[in-house]
Amino acid sequence: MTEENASSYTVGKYRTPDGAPADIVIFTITAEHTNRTTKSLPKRELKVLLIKRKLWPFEGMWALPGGFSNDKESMYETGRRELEEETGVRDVHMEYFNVYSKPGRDPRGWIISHAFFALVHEDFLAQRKAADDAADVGLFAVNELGRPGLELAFDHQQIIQDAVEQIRSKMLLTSIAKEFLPDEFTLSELYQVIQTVVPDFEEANFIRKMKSTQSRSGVLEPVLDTKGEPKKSNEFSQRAAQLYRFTGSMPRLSLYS
Amino acid sequence: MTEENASSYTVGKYRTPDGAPADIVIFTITAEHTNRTTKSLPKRELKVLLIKRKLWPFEGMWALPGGFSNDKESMYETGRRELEEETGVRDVHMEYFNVYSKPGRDPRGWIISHAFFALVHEDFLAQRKAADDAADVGLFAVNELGRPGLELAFDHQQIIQDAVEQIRSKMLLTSIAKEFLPDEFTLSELYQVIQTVVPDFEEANFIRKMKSTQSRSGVLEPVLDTKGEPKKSNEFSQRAAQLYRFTGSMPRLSLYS
DNA sequence: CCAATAGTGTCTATTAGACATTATATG
DNA sequence: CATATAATGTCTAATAGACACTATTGG
Repeated sequence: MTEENASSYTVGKYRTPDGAPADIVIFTITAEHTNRTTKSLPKRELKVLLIKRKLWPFEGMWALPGGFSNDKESMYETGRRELEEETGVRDVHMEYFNVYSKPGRDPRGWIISHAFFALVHEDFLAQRKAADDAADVGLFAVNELGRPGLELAFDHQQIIQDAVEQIRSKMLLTSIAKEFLPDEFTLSELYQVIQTVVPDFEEANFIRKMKSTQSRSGVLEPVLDTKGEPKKSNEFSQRAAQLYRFTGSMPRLSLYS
Repeated sequence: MTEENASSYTVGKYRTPDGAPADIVIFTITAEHTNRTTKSLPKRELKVLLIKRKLWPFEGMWALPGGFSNDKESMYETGRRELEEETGVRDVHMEYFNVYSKPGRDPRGWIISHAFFALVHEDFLAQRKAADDAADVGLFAVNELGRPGLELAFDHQQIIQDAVEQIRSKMLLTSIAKEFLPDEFTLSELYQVIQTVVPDFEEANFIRKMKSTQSRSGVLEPVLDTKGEPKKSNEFSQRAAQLYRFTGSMPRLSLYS
C-alpha cells in the first residue's frame, strides 16, 4: 500500500485473499500413426497436461500446472511465467477465460484462481516430458478425466471442463485451429483437428466449401510454390493434396446476416 | 486458513493481495422519442452507468460501480451483490469477462479487479437514479467517455472499452439483444438495438432474412395472438408490424460450415 | 397526401446438401 | 489392384445481394 493519503483510507480491517494463482489448462493434440502399410492420416486426440502434486493439499493427485501471482506482475504475466516454467514454451497461444473463487475451493484458505488455457504443439511438450521427472507430468485424454481412479485436485475437473467448452466454441468461431497445425496443411488435416476438438462436427462437403465459398473465403488460401504453381503434399495420401494456410483475415460471423 | 496440515505448508511468507473487487460495467440502451408528429422509432443510445467517487483515491471522479469480495462469497456473487446494491435490480443478464491486475493500477495497493458486464433495461435504472442522490449516478454514452474533461478513475476506461468489445461480439453471436428488448418486439426494434451496439452493422434485407432463412430460423419466431392469428403492433408505425420473440434455440455458427 | 415504417417483387449469382463418381500413387 | 485420401460431377432447393416497388394509416 502506498503511503500517500492512506490516513483517510479505511481498508485493511477486512480480511484479504490468501493468494491469487494462475492455473493453466495446457491442451495439445497427439497424433498417432497407426496404419503402417499405406499412407494415412494419424489418429488424433485432445489431451491436457497435468502435474502430480507433491505437497499438501491433494498430495499425490493430478492437478493443473499453475502458481501464485506476485505484486510485480499482472495475472497474464503470471500465466505466461508458469506456462514457461512448466513446459519450457513461449510464444504459444494462451488465453484467460475464467476466475474460480467459490469459498472452500482450496483448503489453504481464501484462494482466488485465475484460469487460462494454452494450445501447444505436441512436439514442444514431448521435450519437457523427457527432460524432467516423467512420472510427475502426464498427458491425459480429455475424455478419460474424471473417471473413477482419476479424480483431480481442487476444482480442476470443473476448470478443465470449462476450458474444453471454451476451445470447442473458439475452434469453430476463430482460427485457433492453426495452433494445432503446421503453417501449411491439407484440408483433411484441418478437418481432423476440428473434429478432434469438436467431436460432433461434421461437414460432408468440407473440401468443396473451403475452396468455393467466397464469403467464407479469405480465411484460408491455397499455398503456391516458388513457380506460382499450387503446392501439394502427399504426406498423408497417395494422391497429393493441396496445401492451405490461414490468411489472418476473419469474417464477422453473425446470427443476423 | 484451515489448521489441518498447515504445519508443512509454506505459504504465508509471501505478500498476498490487498483486495479482490468486482467491478461492473452496467449497460443500458436509452430510447428518446423525438418525432412527435408521426409515429416513429425512438433514437437509441448505448450508455454506461457510472458513480462519482466520494473517497480517495480518484475522489470526485467517475468510476465503475463495484466493491470488494469477501471470503464468504464467490466473485460472481460479489458481482451480483454489487449490481443489486447499485441499481436495485436482480435477475438481469450479468457476465464475467476479464481480470485487471496490472501492478500500480490501484494506489491502494495490490488490488486485483474482476470485471463483469450487465445488461439492464433503461426503466430499471431510471428508478435508481431518481431514488438516490442523482448527482452521484450518471449514464454516459459510450462514445463520449474518455473525452477531455471526462477521464475515469483507475483503469476503468480500459475496462469499459473491453466490455464494449465483448458485447459487440456477443450481440452478433448470441441472443443478448433480448436483454435490451421487450419479450415481443418488431424486427425494426431488433435491428435498431443491434445497430445501437454495433454501429457498423448493416443488413439491407434484414426483415426478409429473419423471416425466410430456415437455417438461421429457430432463433426468432413470430408471435401469434390467442386466436392463432399473427400478432402485430403499430406502436412505432402506421402500418402494423409483426411481433417476434426469441425462441431460446441457438444455431451453432461456424467458420467451417 | 405526406411521412414513416413495413414489408414484397424480381432478378442473377452463389451456396447448401445429398450422393455418386473419378483421380492418384504406393505397397 | 486394393487402399486411403483427394477431390469433382450432378442435381435441386435455398439463399444472398441489390434495387425497385407496393402497403398501411394517423395526422
